[in-house]
Amino acid sequence: MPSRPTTKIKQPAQKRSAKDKLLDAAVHVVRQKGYAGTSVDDLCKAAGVTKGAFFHHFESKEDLAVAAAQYWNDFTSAFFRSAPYHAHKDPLDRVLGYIDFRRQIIQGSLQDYTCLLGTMVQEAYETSPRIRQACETVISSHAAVIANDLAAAKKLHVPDATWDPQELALFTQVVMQGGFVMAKAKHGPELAESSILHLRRYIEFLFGRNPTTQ
Amino acid sequence: MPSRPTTKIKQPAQKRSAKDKLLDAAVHVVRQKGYAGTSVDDLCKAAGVTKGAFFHHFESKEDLAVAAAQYWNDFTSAFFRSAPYHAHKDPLDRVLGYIDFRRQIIQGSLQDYTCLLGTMVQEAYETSPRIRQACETVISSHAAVIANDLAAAKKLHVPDATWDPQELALFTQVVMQGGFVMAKAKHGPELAESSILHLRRYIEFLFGRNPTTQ
DNA sequence: GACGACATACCGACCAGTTGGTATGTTCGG
DNA sequence: CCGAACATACCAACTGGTCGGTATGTCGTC
Repeated sequence: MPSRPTTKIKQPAQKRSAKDKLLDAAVHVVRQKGYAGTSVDDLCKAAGVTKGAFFHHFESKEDLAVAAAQYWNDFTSAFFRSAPYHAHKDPLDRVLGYIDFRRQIIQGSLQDYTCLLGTMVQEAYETSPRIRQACETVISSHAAVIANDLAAAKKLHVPDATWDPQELALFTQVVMQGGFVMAKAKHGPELAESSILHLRRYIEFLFGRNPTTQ
Repeated sequence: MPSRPTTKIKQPAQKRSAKDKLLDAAVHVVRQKGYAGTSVDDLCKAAGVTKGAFFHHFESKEDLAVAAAQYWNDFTSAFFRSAPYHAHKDPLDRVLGYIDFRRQIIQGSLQDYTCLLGTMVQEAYETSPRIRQACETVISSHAAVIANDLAAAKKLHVPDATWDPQELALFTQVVMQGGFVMAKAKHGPELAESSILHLRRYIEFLFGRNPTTQ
């Protein structure tokens, strides 16, 4: 939970601004009802602000979506950065730790653990280039972090393997996003969890580990 | 492309009904603009029919979505049933053939190769139980076909393995759906294709094959 | 008293769905 | 074989409500 990146310092002990409340509302409501299915009025109501406040801070609904993608990036970046798996010295353990962590945080209701970016880009990829671009950028930058550890792990353990660390990092995101879609279809997280376990086993295979077939 | 299941025979050389034209339009337009982002007027315009025709055949927009899921099932079932990979005698070859086939048919524009069900369920899982249910049913029945071959292949090649064929079949769909989401984010099919290759390699691993790391 | 941060009230466009109608069968008694 | 009764398939115009967005007012702070 990053405090808002205020350019101007100040606001001592001030309550959350309408802007932050709207971004929070977007993160939750859009994941529940979809982007097009969420009206500006819905967001204002969820945030407890008026429409005037909305258009004071955002030029348009699309503008909010782009800002929400950035907001999502700030939040999740800080969240993953603070996760315990970073303590591992072996980069492969960090990668596997990340995957285990992703599996563990699948809890609560669907609108809480699914990905805002996957939801938005699925709807807006063709109708809003700005939203598509924002989602791609955030997803790719998240994947790049994993790609770093994967590249280091590859260099350390299987330097001669032919697979590409960046591509494999993106594949992990494919499995996550697909897990979310299927979790929505099944209305439960079980399939997403088992899919992440399959992903884990695959990566262990790629590193020559013989996975414990629990 | 199943001809419409007319209860009454007749209609010799009759042109496509408004109903079929609307279902076709739904399959294409919804994949492009999303479910909530597609208006009834959009569909009527794309189908070249009037709104009266729409509500003559469908009780509501939601009703059309449910029918479109079934229509999608009829179409894709026939499509995959006619695919060449069924000729293989070894069920594992059929599974790998299916995966290769899925990779090959990723062509053209995104709205042509992505999955209608994944698009709809992502938006409607919370707001429309009927649509969610329809999508789940169709996806699961498709996965069940793959699960059959996977179960046979497991029995034949690795009877003592601990993984579950049905779960693995669903995992293949997770990768497909995730590939589509990421393809939309990247605005191109490359990542979906490479992800399907990763999936292929994983399954080869599970069957003890040493995949050619092409 | 100026300005940023909101609130209130409102607009035209568009939305899903309805209505009342027509054109074209289909059925079946006589 | 005919024609009244009914059914199906569709159309054009319309309705009430919701949409994204705007114009203007108010209030607290520097």
